[in-house]
Amino acid sequence: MRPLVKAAIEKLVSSALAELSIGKDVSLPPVEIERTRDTQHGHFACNIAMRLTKELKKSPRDIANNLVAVIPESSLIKKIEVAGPGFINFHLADSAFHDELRAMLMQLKRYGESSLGEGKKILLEFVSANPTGPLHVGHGRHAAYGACLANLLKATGHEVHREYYVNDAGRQMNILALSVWLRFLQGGGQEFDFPAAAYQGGYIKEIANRIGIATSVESPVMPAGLFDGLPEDEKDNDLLLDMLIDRAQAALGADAFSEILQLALTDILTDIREDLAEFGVNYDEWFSENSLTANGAVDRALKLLAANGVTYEKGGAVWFRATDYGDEKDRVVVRDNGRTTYFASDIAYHLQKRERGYTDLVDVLGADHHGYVPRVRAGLEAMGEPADCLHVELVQFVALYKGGEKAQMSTRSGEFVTLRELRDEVGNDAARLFFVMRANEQHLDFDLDLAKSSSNDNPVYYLQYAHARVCSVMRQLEERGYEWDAGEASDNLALLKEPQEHSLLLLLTRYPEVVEAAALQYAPQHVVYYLKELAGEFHAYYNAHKFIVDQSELRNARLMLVLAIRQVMRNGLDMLGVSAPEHM
RNA sequence: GCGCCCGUAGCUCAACCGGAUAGAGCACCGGCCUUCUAAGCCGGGGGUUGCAGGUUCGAGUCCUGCCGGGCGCGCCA
Repeated sequence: MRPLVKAAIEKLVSSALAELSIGKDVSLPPVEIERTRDTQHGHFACNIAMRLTKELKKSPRDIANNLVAVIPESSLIKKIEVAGPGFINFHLADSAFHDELRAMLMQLKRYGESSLGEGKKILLEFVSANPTGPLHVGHGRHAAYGACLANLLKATGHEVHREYYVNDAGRQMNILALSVWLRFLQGGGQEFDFPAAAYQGGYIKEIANRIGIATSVESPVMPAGLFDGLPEDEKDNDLLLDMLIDRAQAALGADAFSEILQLALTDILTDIREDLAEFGVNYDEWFSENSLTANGAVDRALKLLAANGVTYEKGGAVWFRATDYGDEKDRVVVRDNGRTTYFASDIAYHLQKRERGYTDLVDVLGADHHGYVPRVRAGLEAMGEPADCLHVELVQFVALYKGGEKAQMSTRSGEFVTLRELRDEVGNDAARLFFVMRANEQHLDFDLDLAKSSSNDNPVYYLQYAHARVCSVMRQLEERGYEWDAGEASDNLALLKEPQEHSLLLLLTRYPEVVEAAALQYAPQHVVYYLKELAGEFHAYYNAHKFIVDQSELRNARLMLVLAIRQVMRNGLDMLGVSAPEHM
């Protein structure tokens, strides 16, 4: 149940070990108390005896029996047994469960919270999608995962700062501005083939339509020779874009080009913020990459690296000796043209996160960024930060299936399915749940047809239904002229004697442990599986027994159990960002 | 070629820092609504955890090597 009970049992075992003077001559493995899978093995089990067989040169069952003989009495515990290969099994007293049940209805929303993470200041960065187009389905998974992780960490006492790193610098911004400008020219009647390498999405045209209103660029005048002498090979797309960007800047002037860039950036970023907010995903800070250059953070980081002697010059560029810190190769931080790289900004960004006082930097990144992790860690280490302050969680791709076929998702091709489209089709609740149902490092197949089709197969309803059903029971109660009596319930919890009631009590008390495990492992899916189990047991209980019975003591006791189930369902769904409706 | 992730029932997936007899859902078959919402419940069959070794009281879980799938290896961001 609450870690407190676990800790109490741990103490009992430790004192038994001390009583037998075990641990004076041999090194003691940590005392671990675990939930049992099957209640015939009690409620909690300890494996310490088996782990001591070698050192003590005795059979595990003998060791266990010796320990059990000296374990102090406790009101929490009904029975202690030695079983199987040498487990010590603890059967808890009913009163321990009843106390916990009362705690659930006392603490309400706060049931499940703990102070596990006290003193930890976590900077959680997630999504950070380039502001070059609307969020797509893959970003939705990052958003749902990050938001849920933040909830879990906060619930376990961590201080959490949610941050979105806005990549508003670099070449991609110029490509964005170029794409918008070219669409502006086309909208003005100019005819040419839109470059395949530029951003294709329909949103580009929409932004282009606003150029005349929102910027000083009034008319779509196409400079002579705009498309002359461009490379034709697809391999040279980068070069082609760079040439077009140069010509656009020359024709418009740097200021006007920048105006278009800002217009596009602002429009897209606004769209992203709204999209996420509607999805229930909120941030404490939107951090601009540009600001790092502007306030000198990049220069400071580079100077620090140089001062630590981990940079050198080669081929006109400045390199960071990442290989000294376990990376595969050294990395360029300043190009031969004098401009700093994205990587330079990023290590400056991470250093600056540490300077802001965060003990742990958690980055949620796409799985395709895994090669990037060692060099950021290397950068932090080279600047004097501990390598283990950085935690990277990789999120695997979402594969969309439409009509049994894999749909393409690419920002440039414009064929992606947006997060907004997905939300419109399946709803926020289903999307939030689906995205965190699977471990983040697992590939996720998202079948749109299934999600769009009748919602029967959708697990979100199974969970919500359990919650709504309890609400319905309470409405019935009122209709029949009864009132729930908390005092009478509390005095009669011993009447909860059905196997399903015991099983539900046991399951309910696991909730805080599930939250802790999910937070520690950055694994929200534990909460989903737990809630499925709870909903399942509740539905079975509902079908097997009446709650609104004539006998008031039993009625109130059962309603207390059912209200606790509703509370835990609500808390769990809230943690996941899924609504808990009262009617369905 | 090197690196990271993943292989569990016909399908999609669980299994809580290594624990006792590997579990659900879907699909298939058969039951339960005059009684708190049938978006629900009850019952049934289904497995050499990709393969081969190793570590130990104990391995789906850890290590090594294969086989298969995904991704990454820019002076892009």
